[in-house]
Amino acid sequence: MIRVRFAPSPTGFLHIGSARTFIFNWLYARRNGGTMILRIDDTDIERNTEASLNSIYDGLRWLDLGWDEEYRQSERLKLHQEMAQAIFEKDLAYRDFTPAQADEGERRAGETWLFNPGMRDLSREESDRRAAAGERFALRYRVPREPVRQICFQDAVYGEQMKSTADIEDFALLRSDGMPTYHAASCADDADLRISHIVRGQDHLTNTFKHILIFEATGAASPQFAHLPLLVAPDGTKLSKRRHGPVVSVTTYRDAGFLPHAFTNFLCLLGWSPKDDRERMTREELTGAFSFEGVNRSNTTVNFTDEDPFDPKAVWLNAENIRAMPVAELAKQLLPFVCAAGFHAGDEKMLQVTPLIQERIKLLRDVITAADFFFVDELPPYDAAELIPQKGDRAMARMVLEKALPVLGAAEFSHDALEAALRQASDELKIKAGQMFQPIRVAVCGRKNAPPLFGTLEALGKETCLRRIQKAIETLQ
RNA sequence: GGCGCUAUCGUCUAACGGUUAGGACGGAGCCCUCUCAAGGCUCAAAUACGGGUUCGAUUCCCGUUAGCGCUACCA
Repeated sequence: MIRVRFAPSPTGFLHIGSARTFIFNWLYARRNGGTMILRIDDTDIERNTEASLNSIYDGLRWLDLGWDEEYRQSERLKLHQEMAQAIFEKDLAYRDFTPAQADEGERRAGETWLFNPGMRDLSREESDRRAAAGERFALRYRVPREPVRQICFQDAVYGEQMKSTADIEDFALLRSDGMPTYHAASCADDADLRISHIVRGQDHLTNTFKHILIFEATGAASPQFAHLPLLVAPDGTKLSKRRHGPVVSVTTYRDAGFLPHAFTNFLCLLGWSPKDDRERMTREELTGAFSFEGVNRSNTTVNFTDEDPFDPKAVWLNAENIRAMPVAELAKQLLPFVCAAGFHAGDEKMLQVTPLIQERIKLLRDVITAADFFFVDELPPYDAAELIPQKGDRAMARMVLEKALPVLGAAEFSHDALEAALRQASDELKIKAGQMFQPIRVAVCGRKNAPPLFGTLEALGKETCLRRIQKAIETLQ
């Protein structure tokens, strides 16, 4: 029975590295008919915030993958404390009365710290007496010292792992306020929730030895482990909001108009490969292809810059997905971005405009810059020189626009009829078709680079086109 | 400092002893073309360094270097 969990701590927005961990867990569960569990690791009351909890839910819901069970660690404190107590009763943990502050001062950087002197071998009687007297203590795991042991496990990604207990310090299980540490809470829950596979970031690889010691002390069988390579910034450092800004937050991608699936697809390609040349994959393909064999062991760079905050490959995948969408679906997705920009548009208008920009936008929000002229009454000011066609002059621009007025006035406003009419007009003027089209394009769009002309005219409608051309003629005076 | 992990084009990666070291993104060029895109074709671009093992190393071993992680009563 496969059971995996994603266990974020709500101390910040949902990080893209966390999102990838979630996705890999999800893929593994779905691939093998397992159960996906969301566990909020909120034992650090000091740093938990409601805002980050919401950010996590927002991000996960946007990803649209879902989960089967959900738990909150803060509601399970008793379980964690009981586990710690049980380990203490077995004498595999001890009370450390060393004041927390003193810790830092006593530990010299550059020296290996294993435990505080004197505390490990305090007699149970004295320990009980001091505890009863109200002295504060942390509960520490009594890591085997003599003889030293090798702690081993098989990582599904990193292979055989081994570490000597001589290199593992007596880590805390309970803080002096009685609250469980991450290690205690995490292991107690993993055991209680019968997690079969722990899939998490490689930053936990060396913690795993401690966790194995905990499982051992409780008598629970260790789950299988799979550690994932870390996501790093182009400067090689771990992604962090402080250093790298909003690019590390999932909601940034959502707000920019990434499609959830394109983003998921991109994240999957970071540190994992299906081992063939497939890159753009559906959710079903990803699920079918996923395995820990395909996971890489080295850190993965997310390729962004100050100028371009998004990895070009993510943008490309998004554009590919946008192009593959049914027009009606894309139109629906685009509408909120148009409205948010303050434009007025309805479903019908969107359905007309969408095919014209579908292969010209990479992110949903690009609709604002690619199709703005469809949604305004008055075009923003533009340079009249733009109206002048290639190898032409002002006079040619005027001639074209003045010819366009009656031609378009008489034309049926459909793609083919407009093309026929305008091509014939260019013949009559003895100029190239391109020289005919450009002044009109700039007159109705306000810029040189725009969607194909005939469809654009059609979507704009006769009245708007004639009005804008008239206006352009005036600016040419 | 100690312990651990990692090292193929700029980036993501494939090649689990024998390949002209493959693909993708991005870049450059050409074609198509009413502009912009999209699409098609082409090009440039990598095995960190030094030793082994082997008939033969990107691949296995050792060392060096570099990067990252852990080394909290954070998670």
